[in-house]
Amino acid sequence: MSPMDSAAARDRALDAAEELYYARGVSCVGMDELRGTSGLSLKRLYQLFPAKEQLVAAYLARRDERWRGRLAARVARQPEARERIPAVFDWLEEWFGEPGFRGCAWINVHGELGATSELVAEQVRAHKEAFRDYLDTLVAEADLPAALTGPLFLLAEGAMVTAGITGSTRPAAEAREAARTLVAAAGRDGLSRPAPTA
Amino acid sequence: MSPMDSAAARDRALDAAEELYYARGVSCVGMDELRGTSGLSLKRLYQLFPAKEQLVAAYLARRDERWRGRLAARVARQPEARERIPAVFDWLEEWFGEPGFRGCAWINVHGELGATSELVAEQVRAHKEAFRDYLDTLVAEADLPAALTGPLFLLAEGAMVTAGITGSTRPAAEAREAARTLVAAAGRDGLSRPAPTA
DNA sequence: CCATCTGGAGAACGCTCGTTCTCCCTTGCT
DNA sequence: AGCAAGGGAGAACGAGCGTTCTCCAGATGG
Repeated sequence: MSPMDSAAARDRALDAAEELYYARGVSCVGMDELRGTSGLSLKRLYQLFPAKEQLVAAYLARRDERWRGRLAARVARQPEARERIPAVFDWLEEWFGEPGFRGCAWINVHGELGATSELVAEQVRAHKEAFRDYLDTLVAEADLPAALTGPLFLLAEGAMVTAGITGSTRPAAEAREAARTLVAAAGRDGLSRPAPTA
Repeated sequence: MSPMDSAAARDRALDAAEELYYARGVSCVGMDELRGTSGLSLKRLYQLFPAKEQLVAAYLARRDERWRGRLAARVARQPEARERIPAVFDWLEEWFGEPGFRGCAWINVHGELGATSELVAEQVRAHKEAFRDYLDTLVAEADLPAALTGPLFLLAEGAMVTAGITGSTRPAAEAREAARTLVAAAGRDGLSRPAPTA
């Protein structure tokens, strides 16, 4: 049990937290169940995270890193800059179809704890801002007007929340088509056009 | 007192539920606090609603009626059929700016209880479906293709969730502009055009 | 080989919750 | 006037929460 194991214990704790909190909501999962799933003792859990709120925040932070990493990796497979924007919605569609998908973890946790825990609310705002910034770089790389970022972000958020409520992957396809239309309309204005298309 | 008071008591209970549940989340508000705010005794509360879950469902049902009523009233002030779609986002913007706005009650409660209470999850799905159906009638009245409903719905949902997280009214304006673009693009196709515009 | 310490298992604590029960006062009927 | 009925106030109850404490097995250093 060298200090190296402390990192492994942290991972186990966060694995259990992610599995249980995402599936059933934070307040439905007690520390006892977390102890059982992680295999860690309550004492160890509390020396890693001094309170449940911090464990929730750490779970959200690690999930944020992984979520944006998976998205970026999937989108980066698309060489054409302007095609990377629809690729965002392709990835959303794959995500919505995964077994156990229950909507956006940050939207859900904001509904649950946003009014109660400022620490959690801040994690949610940070995650959404990072996602929006990422979309913004895609828009810039495609030489499209920056005003496109907002609408694309709203389409993605709407798709996440709707897929979470209805359990369908269809919102991703609808959002992708709408995004294509908006991109085409923005490209049609003389505002910021890349090299001529045809 | 007389049976008439039973309806008044119900209203008081739902008023208190709406005020407290929306502002702070359902699980943060106990029945004791509800008793204090409503002025009703615990006994009366429990004979009106046999369990907290039913009170939550009733609160959501009454709010659904009022919310859609306010939206429809605001939109109906717009005589031009095609202008009624942006009017939806005008109303969202007004709503987002109201004091005490904390996002969409149904999205929030879905994050909080959607995984736990099937009764609540069903209320959320019914509300969102009713909103989508309403948008669909606006699209039909404007002689626009039915495929426009999905994207408009996603823009509205994205605006609600983003306004709830960031506390800004800006998402409504972004969504309205995007909606205008989508409406224009749909009208440009020969699919279903009303009388020529110019 | 013994003293010391670390961490595991889980009991215990204090609190809050949803729900029910007790007690008392009012009220309306005969 | 007297009496059943019902509602108000709030205590009580059992369960579950987050957090802490107790106790003990086993490793470690001299």
